Amino acid sequence: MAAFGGSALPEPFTKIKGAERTWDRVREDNGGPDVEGLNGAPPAKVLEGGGNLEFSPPAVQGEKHLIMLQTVHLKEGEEELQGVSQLNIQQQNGVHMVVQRGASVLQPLVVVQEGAGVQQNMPTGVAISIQDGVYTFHDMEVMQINVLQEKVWAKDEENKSTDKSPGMLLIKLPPNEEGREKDSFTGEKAKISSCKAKDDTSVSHCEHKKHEEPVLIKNTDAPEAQTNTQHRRKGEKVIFHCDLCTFTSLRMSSLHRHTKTHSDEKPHVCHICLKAFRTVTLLRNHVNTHTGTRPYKCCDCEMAFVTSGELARHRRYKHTLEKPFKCSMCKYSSVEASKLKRHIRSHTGERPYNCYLCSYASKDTYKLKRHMVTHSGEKPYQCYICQARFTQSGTMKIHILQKHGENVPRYQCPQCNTFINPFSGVPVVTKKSRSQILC
DNA sequence: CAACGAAGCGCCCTCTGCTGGTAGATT
DNA sequence: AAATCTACCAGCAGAGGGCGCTTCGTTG
Repeated sequence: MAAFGGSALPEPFTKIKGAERTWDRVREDNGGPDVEGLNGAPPAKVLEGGGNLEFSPPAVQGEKHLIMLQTVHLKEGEEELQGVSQLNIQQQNGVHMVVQRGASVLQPLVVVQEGAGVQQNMPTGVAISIQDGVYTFHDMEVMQINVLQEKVWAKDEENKSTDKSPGMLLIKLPPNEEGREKDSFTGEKAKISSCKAKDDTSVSHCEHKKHEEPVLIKNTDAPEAQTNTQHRRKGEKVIFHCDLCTFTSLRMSSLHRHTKTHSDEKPHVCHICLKAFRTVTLLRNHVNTHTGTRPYKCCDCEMAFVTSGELARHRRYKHTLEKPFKCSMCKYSSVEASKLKRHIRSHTGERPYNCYLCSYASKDTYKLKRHMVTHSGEKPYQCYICQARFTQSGTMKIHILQKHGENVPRYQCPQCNTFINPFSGVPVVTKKSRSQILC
């Protein structure tokens, strides 16, 4: 990237504890046009503009960048896009492509056309591009909050967005289609692609070319939605969309079913606890939790489940060991897509779950919840032998093995023959009680 | 319309490793 | 007695496994 030339990259700071101070510096330094380099790093360039993503000088094949952006001057119907993404520059059919790093399939995110210039009528944005290895994902997110928002909204006030200066990053955002999900720049769902390159052959592999077909948008309330098939022209796809959320479907029946999720109407009532449900299937599953009925039994073990999907997943975990979700950056594979998504955060450094009391951020909800115990002082786990309390179950387990385990030196009371732990003064755990620990 | 399977979110758990405080041993 | 070393242990976070439950696309 132009901002750094051939300078050696500093050691990236990825450890939370060490980065704490770093974030403070970012907050202090965000006033200028560029973000001051941290820990001796070269400065990050704040780039502004609109249109196609362009690198000047041209991006280098294989060069990796962290890019974060936030849009301004949206056209009607366009949704704000913001976030941080880790991108990789590759060349395909002579055209530089920016692809989402970590996606199982390389999906074109934005087409890079060197020297393409500013595209008119494109939403404009502000972006920061930093060569990979200088800052972590999390650092970028912090900078986004502190730098981009101020700059973007200040620029929004000025309502001047089409000027372009050398070295800027120009970012073209996708139209109002499925690819504009808010998490597209951070999640594995990224399907953003403009596919508006001048050379159509360069994007021939774009999966979303189908979106170029004419599309009719219907909503649930529109009278014509009921009879739309009568008026559909050949080649047109009718998309039914929910008025209350972003849900869309090609089937009217799916939309009807979906709209019930917004309704409080729950006509199916459990006769045992009077809890109400929207559908008969949900009620039946619920009643099964009362009765213990688990119709789907595993043929290889004693486990049984309420739904067939749970059984299928269980069999993948325990019996077939099928792990269809494979990480493109390492050998990790998982049974569930959500596990792969969580795993990928260990590559990207993304930490979406922030503690509101300190600078800690977690990669999943459970770790944040576990972390919050450190603020409350709560010690939920108590040793059943000596009543010592612990913050985590694993810590308690180790305590029991170390303090009350079989190998701990013991002293037998001459009066009652009870074995006493000389350190804790409590009876030593027996083989039976230890098995209870391990259960 | 119901059933099924896939997908997604959430929750909880275990295992693991690092860190810092502390107490006892050693110099 | 003071300084240093060392082992121990609680605290805490990273990573991943497993399951409960709901929603949605598809099909009969």
